[in-house]
Amino acid sequence: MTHVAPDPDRAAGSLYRKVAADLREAITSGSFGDAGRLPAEGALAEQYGVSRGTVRQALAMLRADGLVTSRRGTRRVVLGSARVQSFSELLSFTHWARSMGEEPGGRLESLIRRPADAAEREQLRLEPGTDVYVTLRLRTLSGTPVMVERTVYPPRVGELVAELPPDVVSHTEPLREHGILFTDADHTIDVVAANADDARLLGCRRGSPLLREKRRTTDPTGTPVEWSQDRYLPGTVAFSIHNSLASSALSRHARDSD
Amino acid sequence: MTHVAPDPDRAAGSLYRKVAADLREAITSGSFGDAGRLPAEGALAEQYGVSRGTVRQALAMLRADGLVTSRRGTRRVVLGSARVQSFSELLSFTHWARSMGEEPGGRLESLIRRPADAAEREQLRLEPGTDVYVTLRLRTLSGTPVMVERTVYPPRVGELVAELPPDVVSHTEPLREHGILFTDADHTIDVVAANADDARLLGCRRGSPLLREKRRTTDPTGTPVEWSQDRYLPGTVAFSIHNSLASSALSRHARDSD
DNA sequence: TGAGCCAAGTTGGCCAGCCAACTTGGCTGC
DNA sequence: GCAGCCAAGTTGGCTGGCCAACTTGGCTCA
Repeated sequence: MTHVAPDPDRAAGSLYRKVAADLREAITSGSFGDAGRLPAEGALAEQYGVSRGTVRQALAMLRADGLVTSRRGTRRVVLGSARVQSFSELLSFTHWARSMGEEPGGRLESLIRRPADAAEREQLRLEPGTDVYVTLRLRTLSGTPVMVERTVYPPRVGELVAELPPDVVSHTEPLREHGILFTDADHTIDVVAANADDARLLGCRRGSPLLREKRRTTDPTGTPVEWSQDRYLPGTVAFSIHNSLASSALSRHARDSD
Repeated sequence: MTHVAPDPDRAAGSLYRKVAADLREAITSGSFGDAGRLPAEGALAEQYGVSRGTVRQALAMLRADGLVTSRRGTRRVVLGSARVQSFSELLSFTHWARSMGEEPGGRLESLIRRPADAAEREQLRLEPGTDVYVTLRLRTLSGTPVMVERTVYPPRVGELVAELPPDVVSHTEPLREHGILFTDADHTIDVVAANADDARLLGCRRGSPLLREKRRTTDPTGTPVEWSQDRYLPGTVAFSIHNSLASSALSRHARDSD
């Protein structure tokens, strides 16, 4: 399955996204040279037939993605070519795998319903006594295991997940059909030792290091919809971030608890 | 040393940064409740005596930091309290440590000058035959080793680094005095096994897992000023990121090379 | 030749206004 | 009581304009 991804920017209706998508493509294809300069904002505005404000909105996206610099007094400079963008590739293992041309797989190991503990109530903002749904899934790329995923869902979401067939590849896609939207996420990345389950599922030794990503996802209203902990075999994945003085989105912090 | 950090937002002269800083403080102090709603943009504009556009610019910062949601038709909702922001805390081990109230330390293990290899020329965009300066430093928090830092500098920067006393704590601060600015960085995070040097310096066993951050930093003109590889002892640090459909800044990618 | 000034070009920032898309709560009518 | 409509409120998006801060390259003048 080739899965040609439609450009999410161009799909959206707003002008500045179209301009941004077009510029991103031009940059990636090398139209401005490697460390070349972009046309002036005014020139781009005239070229696209939009106002300078709209061009600036588009350029702000590219700056946040690390594609161009920007400083007062001189034209913007191309920093580098496009890396994988698209928010969904970060949230969904399935989307990510497909965007690389790999075949994602998933096997549900267990799904239980039980009362939420204190940490889970805190993360998912639930009242005491509320139940949560807990899943354990093994994720594969082209058949080889790469990741163990432990996810805690609030009832509203968990009920839908429990209805899904155990061999369904993507969870986020059917959930979106039911009106569960994933729009914001907080990620924490560190190293952890494999426990007995991890070792059995991933085929590594107990205690061997895994790259861990903890993730709390919320919907547009700010309601938590998922609290997940993914453990990757080393060498299968890395996380990459761009940040700049103009707009940062990453922070390094001390590890204080689990 | 207590090192009371001045608020970088408020220090900057622009109105929207002041508004953002004020709102950030109000959110963190709980003025709007936990999952409370913010005042409307128009109300904030009137309150601060600025235009709605300026308020929107401020709110865009908070949205990018994951402090508030935003969707059309309804007021913004508070997502969570402020985590450590400030771009410099990410770039500079020293700033980061001080912001946590820890005492950062550093010991230069080696500094050599030699011709750049192919990978280094590529990363630092240097001509063949150019020399680079390579440093190996052990970083400590309150005396205990936490990280080994290997940095490759282009000549312009390396010459300045070579002049610094070997026990200087911060590199970025004196470099800034000489007009070397760090404004953009690409980070890649994964797991790696400790080599002999790592083990000796950090006091761990050879082959034991370390959290690795590779970082390429550029100045405002887009010129690379640093290519660094930091290796942290597990349990001393974690990386956290927020992203959203509105503005993402992180991408997960397959590991293909070193 | 070289240092310094200067003007043109460019981005950062701010304002005022307008309309569209969407959410929410209340009201109407069955 | 309940479903559906509707209007008010709110954010998203876009325009046009203005000035300030800064960079750059060329020109002037010693």
